Amino acid sequence: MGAKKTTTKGRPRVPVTRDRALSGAVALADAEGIGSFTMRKLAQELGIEAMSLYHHVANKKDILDGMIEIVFGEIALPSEEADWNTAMRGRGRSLRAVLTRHPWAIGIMESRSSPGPATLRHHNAMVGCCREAGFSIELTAHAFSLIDSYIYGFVLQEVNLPFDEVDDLAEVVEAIMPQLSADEHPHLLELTREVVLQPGYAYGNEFEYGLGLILDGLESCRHGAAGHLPSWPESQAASA
Amino acid sequence: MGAKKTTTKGRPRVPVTRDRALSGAVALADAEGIGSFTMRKLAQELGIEAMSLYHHVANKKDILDGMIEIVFGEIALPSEEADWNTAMRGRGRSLRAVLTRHPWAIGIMESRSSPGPATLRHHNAMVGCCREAGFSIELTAHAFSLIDSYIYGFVLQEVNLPFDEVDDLAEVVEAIMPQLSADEHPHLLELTREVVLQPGYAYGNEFEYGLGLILDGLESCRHGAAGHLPSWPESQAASA
DNA sequence: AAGGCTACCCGTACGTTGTAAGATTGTCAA
DNA sequence: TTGACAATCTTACAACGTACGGGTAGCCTT
Repeated sequence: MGAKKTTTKGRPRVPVTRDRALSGAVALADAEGIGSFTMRKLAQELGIEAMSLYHHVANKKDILDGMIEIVFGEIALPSEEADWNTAMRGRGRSLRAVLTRHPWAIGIMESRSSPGPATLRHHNAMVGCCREAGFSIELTAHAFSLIDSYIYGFVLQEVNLPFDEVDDLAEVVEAIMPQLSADEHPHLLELTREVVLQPGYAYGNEFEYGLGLILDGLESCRHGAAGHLPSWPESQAASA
Repeated sequence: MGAKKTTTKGRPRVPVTRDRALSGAVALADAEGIGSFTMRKLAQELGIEAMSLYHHVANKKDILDGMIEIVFGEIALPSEEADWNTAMRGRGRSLRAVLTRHPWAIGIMESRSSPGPATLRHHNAMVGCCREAGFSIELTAHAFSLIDSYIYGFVLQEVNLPFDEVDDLAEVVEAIMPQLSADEHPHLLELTREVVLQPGYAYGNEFEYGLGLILDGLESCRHGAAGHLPSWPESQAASA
């Protein structure tokens, strides 16, 4: 238990590299949540003191950047053999799986500075897959934005659901139900009864539906159909 | 400048309510970013000491919950007069505008506990709009998930772009370009040259394209076309 | 072998954070 | 006046990121 120094007595070797620090940070965030990833805890995990970390990384933000790079490196690139739809579906599932495995990843993207090599490689492969499937460059831009927006947003909602398992669902619903008056929220009650509480329902299963609809829509734009809208319709401001 | 106590000397009135604390928190986060919203700064803004806040709110998480409620209250409900497509497009634009106005909102949704009345009202209106337009209850669930996933994800990406103005775009691109070798990232270079650097390009304009495609796709499912996939296709696990 | 360079690593310290605990005040009812 | 009660302040603590100033071990040069 208390053996702190003894673990490193014989070998101060494996002297902690930047890479070991980054993958340690990922492991720590996976296990304990991003909230309890601190410089001190990470250092302890690596068998050194907090300040020693600063010889391998610039600061905490630097570590967060590196973690995002690791995440992007885990995403399967779109297959080059398969047809566009299959390749995109595969990459989409992979992206969702990776973001679900590292639920903290979406939350720290707001703090990233500039994309690293893994990110660039991934983006390049996405664009290439569309171009080689015959998408125009404008439609490729549309597709990239649309697909990834959907996946990020889906995982964002999925990860933040107040329950983790199908088992918890019922009790969470029961905790919210009291606030749902039949007068004020008839539609929400119907949705809860007829869909959410049906046996076998899991929010995660919605993913495939949306992904399929988006991919089909994009593909039908590739053939002839000119696209839904001009690329940048100058005067189309949104207002609340 | 230094007049701290004098501002409240005559009147300790307007004695700080929970509501005033919450809207103060929203204003502070809007102005300074969620990172510099602290209990002490908020208290100072309200003319009291940090600990006095705890007589009106349970803790910081409670404040964050309340802030999300305020955000949901700002979203325009789907119009009941317009047709489904128009109503949904209007609400979608409003949601995007609200999330853009409060860029911190998406980031703190991971810490919300349970939905408040404004959130429930909003969700009920969304479901109702679909049902009354003739959507089946299953398709309504699909639509709700799909639309909001897209919008959340789009704003998430939009807000986290490393530049704020069209002016900054060029210099940011130039900062990243050196890492882009023509050998390794040909497609990314093409996209940058042919789309991103074109005059008048702004990422925000991609929003309408995706929203339009999704709404059209959903609407075509309502008529006959049975939907893209069974609702919960039991064995369709994603793997990285 | 001797000296020194460099790559690591540690200890201490400061300012900031959320918040627990208790003392103090302002206001109104009896 | 007296008491009660709610709003506020004061003090304090543990945990955080990290600046600063050392230590020490291994390898290179001479």
